[in-house]
Amino acid sequence: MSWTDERIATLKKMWEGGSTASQIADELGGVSRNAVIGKAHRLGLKSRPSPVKANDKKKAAAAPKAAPKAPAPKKAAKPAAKPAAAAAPAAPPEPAAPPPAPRQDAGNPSQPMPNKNSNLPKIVSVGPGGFLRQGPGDQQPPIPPAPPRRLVPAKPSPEIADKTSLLDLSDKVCRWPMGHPGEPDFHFCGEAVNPGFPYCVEHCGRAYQAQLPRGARRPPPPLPFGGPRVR
DNA sequence: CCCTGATTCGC
DNA sequence: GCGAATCAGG
Repeated sequence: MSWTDERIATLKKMWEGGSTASQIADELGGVSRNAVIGKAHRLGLKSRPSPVKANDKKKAAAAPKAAPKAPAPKKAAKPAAKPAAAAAPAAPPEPAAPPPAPRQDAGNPSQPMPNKNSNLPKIVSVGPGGFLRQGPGDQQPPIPPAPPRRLVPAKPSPEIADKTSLLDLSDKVCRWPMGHPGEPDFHFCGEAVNPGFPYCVEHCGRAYQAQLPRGARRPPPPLPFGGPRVR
């Protein structure tokens, strides 16, 4: 089996949809789980919650033991690892509790800059994203200007999200089956139908291959969708 | 044991 | 580029 465009597309879609490599593998057929993973990585897809990589938590508990990761090299070790990344400072450990501002200059009006105004009671609350909210004058040194985090509606399940099930079918959604019946993720396309057809425009292109009638009379209705695509 | 994804490395 | 072999955590 080779990686055709549509197989790659399926791989991408399922991988990003949260399917496991095994599911993707036997959905595609002819490839192993490893092949799927390998291909996914080569495509640049990466790192959905993997059970193995889920470690590396906060081990700041005074672990000066330099773990040199020196397993007995069975074959050949690649010394050209990533020393730069290993020594990367990563995220600076955010102070869990900002130290209470010392009352050094309480009552000193000669501070035009509100930077260190400690007269006001410190207002610290937790925003919806988990970041700390601070009062106007609480600019602690390295607090990021804006957390690069975006609040997202949080799908209930990555797998069944946005999937059109049998119950969701109507005259207005594309009934093109995605996957195979009986499989856990079997669903339907669900796109808006091409008016007058049970499928969306794209799948009309697959359902109705251009077949000229005998005699090569020109087919009266020029199909509103593009010619047959092999996706 | 099973599962998972990550990585390596010969092809 | 591909994927079996291997690694490693759940």
